[in-house]
Amino acid sequence: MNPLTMKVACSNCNLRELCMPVDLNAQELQRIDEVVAVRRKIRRGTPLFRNGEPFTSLYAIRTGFFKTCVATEDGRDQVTGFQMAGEIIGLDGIVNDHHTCDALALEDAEVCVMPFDRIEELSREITALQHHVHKIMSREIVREHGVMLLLGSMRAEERLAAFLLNLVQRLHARGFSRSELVLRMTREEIGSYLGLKLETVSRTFSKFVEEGIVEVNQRHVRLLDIDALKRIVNSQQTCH
Amino acid sequence: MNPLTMKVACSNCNLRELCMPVDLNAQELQRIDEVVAVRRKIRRGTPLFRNGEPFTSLYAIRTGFFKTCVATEDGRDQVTGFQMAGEIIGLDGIVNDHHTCDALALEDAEVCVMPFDRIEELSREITALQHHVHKIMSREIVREHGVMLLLGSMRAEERLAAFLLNLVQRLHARGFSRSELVLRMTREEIGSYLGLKLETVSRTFSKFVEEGIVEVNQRHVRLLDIDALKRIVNSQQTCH
DNA sequence: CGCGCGGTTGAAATCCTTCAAATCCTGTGG
DNA sequence: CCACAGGATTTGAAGGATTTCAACCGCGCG
Repeated sequence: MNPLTMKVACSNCNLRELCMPVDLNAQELQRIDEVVAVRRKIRRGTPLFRNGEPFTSLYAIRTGFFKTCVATEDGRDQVTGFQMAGEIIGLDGIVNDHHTCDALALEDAEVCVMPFDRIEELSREITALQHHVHKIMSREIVREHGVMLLLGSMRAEERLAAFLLNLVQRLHARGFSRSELVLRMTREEIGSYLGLKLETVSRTFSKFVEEGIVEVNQRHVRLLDIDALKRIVNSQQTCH
Repeated sequence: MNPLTMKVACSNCNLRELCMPVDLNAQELQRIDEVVAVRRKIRRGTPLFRNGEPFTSLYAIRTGFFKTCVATEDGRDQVTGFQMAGEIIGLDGIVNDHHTCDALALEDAEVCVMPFDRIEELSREITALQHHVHKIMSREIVREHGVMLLLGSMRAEERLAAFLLNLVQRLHARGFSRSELVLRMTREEIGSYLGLKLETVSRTFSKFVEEGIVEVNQRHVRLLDIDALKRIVNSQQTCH
């Protein structure tokens, strides 16, 4: 089959098990293909959607890397997550029919556009899809609980260690190394996500390097001692 | 009608518009009553559910006040939210069929138990219910974005001010005063939610009192200058 | 080749936490 | 009904972690 003419469809997408339910029969699988309206390419640095825009669709990331961020009136903003291939963005828009955050591509990306009314329609018929949608939303809620725990109770080193472990774990699930990664975001964006200033992120990286836990060359990071990172995350530095 | 024998049903629940869709016809409304299996009373200080327990149901709070919290292996924990009448708890359990946080009653409470498989079943038939479930989950995601913003980028005073405003706004939507509230949680629980130590919470309250912004008597709080609180929240204390 | 953004590092300042002690409240048992 | 115990809250003083301000480095791009 000529890959250039290969049908754009979930049924032959290698990321399917990441963004679609797994237990589908052939007929259901075929119907699922109807969910994806089109694919859309997003250039690095440009938005997939912005705060305030009407909500129409969820987006499954095919390639590339995104950040989502919320902002206050007074100009502060907070990165709420980094998303990679197989993950779903746009859930924030459902409640008010408008997006409440920005989604920006950190590298050239491609997403599958899934109109939400079509998702709702199909998931009334395909139980597995319905349940899948629920799980995806619940997963996002649980993920955010984790971030709240991190932001609310961890010190800088713990936050960065948790961040690196989370990132490499997700990359590994996608076939990449379990100990090497290329950061697609700046120190400032990492800092925003972790509730730290960019200088603190940089210093904490340096500290890890000194201790021989990681190797850092710009955006390229190698985790030399994953157990040490894990120990840092659940250290609970109490001295008594 | 004798209130003691009044049927336990959404159709005659005064909180209906808070936890159920509004645009239902009579027949649908009647079917919705099937969603609530039973009501359950929870004594102050006892759990509605705990981390690790199998997930079966969502819970709509009828009366009372809850906190939800997540914990790490090393014993740290983080309050992820405070919930009051009309709000839904349990969404965290959907993704893995097990709860991933604790829900504790902060005062004697009563909840409507809504088995999730029944919710899924009915929402395949009643579009409004389906959409409502999606909105509730999306709303929770958006709420958590707000908490992340608070935890990641606000100083102590801003956090407490935002907390008080949020609480009083939700209480007001339930018919309570727009400027007076009784805290159902300890300073420590507030601190956990806001990523602060209890002493910091206490000190910040004292500061607000000194400045004449609020009046505090133990758990009883009166907001004297709501605009000042709002100004504190979006102050973005930069000096240049 | 130089500009500029992203990153690193140092020193001082700030905010929050920690530790400690006193006080206030609440619920319980006599 | 009162006394008491224990938890909750407040407040002070000292310490620590992160931020702020500032300077410098270095890689990539025009």
